[in-house]
Amino acid sequence: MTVTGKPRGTYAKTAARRREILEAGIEVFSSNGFRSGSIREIAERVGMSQAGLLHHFSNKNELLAGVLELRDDQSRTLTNMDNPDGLEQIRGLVSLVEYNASVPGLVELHCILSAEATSADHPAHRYFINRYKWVVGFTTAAFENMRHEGRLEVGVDPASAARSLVALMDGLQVQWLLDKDSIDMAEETRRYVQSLLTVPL
Amino acid sequence: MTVTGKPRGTYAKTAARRREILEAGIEVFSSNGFRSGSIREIAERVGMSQAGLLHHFSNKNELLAGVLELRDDQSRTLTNMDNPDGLEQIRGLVSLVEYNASVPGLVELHCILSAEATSADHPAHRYFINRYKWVVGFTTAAFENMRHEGRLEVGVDPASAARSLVALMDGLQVQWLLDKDSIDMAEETRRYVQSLLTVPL
DNA sequence: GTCAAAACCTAGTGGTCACTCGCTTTTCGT
DNA sequence: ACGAAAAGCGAGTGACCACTAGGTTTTGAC
Repeated sequence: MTVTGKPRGTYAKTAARRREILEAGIEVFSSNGFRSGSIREIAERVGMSQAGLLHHFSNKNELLAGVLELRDDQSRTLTNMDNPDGLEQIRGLVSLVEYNASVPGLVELHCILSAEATSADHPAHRYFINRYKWVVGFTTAAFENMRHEGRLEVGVDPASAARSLVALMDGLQVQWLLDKDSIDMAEETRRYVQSLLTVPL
Repeated sequence: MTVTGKPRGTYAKTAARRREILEAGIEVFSSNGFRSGSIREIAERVGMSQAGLLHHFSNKNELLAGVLELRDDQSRTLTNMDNPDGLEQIRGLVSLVEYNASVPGLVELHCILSAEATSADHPAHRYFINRYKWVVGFTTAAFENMRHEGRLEVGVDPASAARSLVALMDGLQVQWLLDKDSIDMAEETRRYVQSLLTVPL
């Protein structure tokens, strides 16, 4: 009867603090991977103690989940996946590649985490399986749309083209990260996509 | 005068032991990467102590160098890069992809190490920069050979095609490692290469 | 068979890791 | 301005890390 125990929410600055932590997490996991990246280093970057950070994310896996979620939010706002036009969707992918070339940190994060997560016991293993399923599925649908409109070169299989396009985008990132002057990711992507189409990109 | 100090070489079984260690190293670095893979686990796999292992490789970086060298030897014997015929060289690359599908451990090793090594302070950073320079260069030369013989589709730039082919091969590996049934690496590779050629692969 | 070097081991060293405990400080609804 | 919860901290804990010191065992040329 007396109880109630009103739980009270987080404070005003808390959201910004969590955001700071996640962005530092992106930086640290980018250059060291998840397994070797340390909570302590992330905490230092936002100027707080390790224990203080763990008040916001109760363990390292939870922090990783937060980082992946933040990255997803960011790239989702960039591509216009809502557009039902296949060509526009593909153009969205290409402009995503263009954008990526301006945020090496995010590219590095994706590269190293996706490689680490191929191990079945990695905490992000299922995340990346689902993510690739989604991206390849989305791209396949875009190519299928284009085929119906005769905008796809004959003999091009939408699913295969989608898998290859995604693979190309990933592979270009490694070469680019190793030597940024050696390669123009967007240019190579455009070239490949154009070779599949009957209409100009 | 008395001296001489004959240094005496390694024992008969030493070479085999070193080889065992390197193969265990491939396994461990494959699933954990270099930074998180531990010498101790490698030593356990060959049934010896950590200190015993360090008698053969005096530190972790040296062990990594040995692992990379072994992998290079193995894949070098598989492709016939000596063949001066461009088409045969490209066929060699495709058959390398076919072979890779039978050794997921080596594929995982390449994936995770190349991603880790994009960091400038990684001990294999320079190794991977040079390796990509070499592979892309080799592939470019193969395409150039083919162009002189009219076996390259018009409008195909050898250097660009080489960068893209290597990228495609790398990117396919990630998708394949995450879900081996989702993708046929060799088939996708063949499709892409064929689209560049005027002759059948 | 001798004996020195190679091979290998136990037992450390100092460091870092993720995470916990109990405490102080800050926030903010009342 | 009170008080309870949120935010944050210092000091741990136990596990693991790469690597070393100094010893014992094994090998193999003589």
